[in-house]
Amino acid sequence: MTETQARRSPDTRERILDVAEAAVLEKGFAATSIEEVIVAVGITKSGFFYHFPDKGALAKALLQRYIDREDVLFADLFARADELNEDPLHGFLVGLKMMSEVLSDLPNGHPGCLVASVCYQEQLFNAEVRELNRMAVLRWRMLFLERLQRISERYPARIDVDLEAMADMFAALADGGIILSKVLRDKALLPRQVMLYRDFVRAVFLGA
Amino acid sequence: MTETQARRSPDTRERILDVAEAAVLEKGFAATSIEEVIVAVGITKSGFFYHFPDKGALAKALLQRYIDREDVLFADLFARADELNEDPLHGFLVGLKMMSEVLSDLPNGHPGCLVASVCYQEQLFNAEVRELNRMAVLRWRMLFLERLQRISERYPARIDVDLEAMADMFAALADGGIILSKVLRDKALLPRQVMLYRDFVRAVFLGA
DNA sequence: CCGTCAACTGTACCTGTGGTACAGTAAATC
DNA sequence: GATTTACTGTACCACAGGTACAGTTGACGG
Repeated sequence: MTETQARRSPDTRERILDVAEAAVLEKGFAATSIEEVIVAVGITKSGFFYHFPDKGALAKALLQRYIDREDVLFADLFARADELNEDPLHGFLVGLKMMSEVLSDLPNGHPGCLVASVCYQEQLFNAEVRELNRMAVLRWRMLFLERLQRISERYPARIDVDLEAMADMFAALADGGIILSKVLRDKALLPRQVMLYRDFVRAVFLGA
Repeated sequence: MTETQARRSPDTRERILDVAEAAVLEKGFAATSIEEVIVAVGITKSGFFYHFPDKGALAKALLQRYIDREDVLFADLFARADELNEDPLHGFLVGLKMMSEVLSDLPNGHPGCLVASVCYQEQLFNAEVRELNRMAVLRWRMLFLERLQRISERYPARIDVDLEAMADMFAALADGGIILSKVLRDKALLPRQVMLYRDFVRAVFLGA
């Protein structure tokens, strides 16, 4: 009835994903060998291939888990912000502030974005993974677009901007900010970009 | 006296870079094999390793050439914009417009950013390549920061923003925009983000 | 208590890719 | 004519990503 699947060790599959995720975010997917993963997890190659048919399936599972977690994070964060604030604009602004704090409080800097990572690896032209990625980005667009539209109903935009582009802007800035943070090794860069986005949102709906 | 180095075929090294760049931007560095490159160029493996000690050196050369070209593109574009306009703000705004047009006019969409590509591949922790990347990003920061500072002297900012963050914002938006464009397969997304950045700049220095 | 099944281990083997080593060669240059 | 540059050709190696498949062990259901 209950899914008690733990035989030798609890959730080997999940532990593979944990180890692999850390390695991929640190040095990229291609540079992460199955060998090092199985050594760290303490299983054999056969054990790995029992859980994943090939390395591509690992990438897919990694991405899926990452996207699911991000979706929950986004939803939770804005839900909390909304609780604290009735007004859609101020709720959004509080949410962005919280987002900035979450991103700056991560221990060793932000982990990096698996969506971007997979995008820039060879997995881009794997149709399944590409579609997973696409859907995630479209969900983020909708999440932000809905909020921006609700805001614009109450606060007519003072600057004529494309709200869809503005919704995408957050994801673009986050992914780009992660890249710049990595390249410059400056943890503060990413949260600062989020705060700049917040400044822009405020300027659009409240003016200077 | 003159550098006539063309023996069999003109600039084999350059042709290797051309083929490799196209392949890397299409499917990533790891997925681009030396084999396919040499077949396309029409040389042997020995020929390849005559020009590059290893695949890492190819990555470095690729990145170097890409950065040099981008630097020239940026400089040319803003120089032209400045010629057309005395005012620093309007020169910058015209330059951004031109940038947006350049990015949307690329035949098969934008090529993708090699800086980001290399950042997300295993080459990130190769010290030499990492430093090359870092210096390029810092140059872009300075280029934009100088302009923003010159603008702010004549147009006091109406919104209290961090000019350095705003300088970085362009690079972040470009890299992030490329990722989103790739994932959503929407060519128009990147130029639209550049135009949004332009809207932001105008809002900061001119108000709504 | 016995059989089945999930979750592995162990061994062997194959392929492709990156890379090394080095000898030879054609054409330009001195 | 000698040297240098820009390669070709052959041979070989290591390692990562698999494939194939037989065997093992612990939990669960009957």
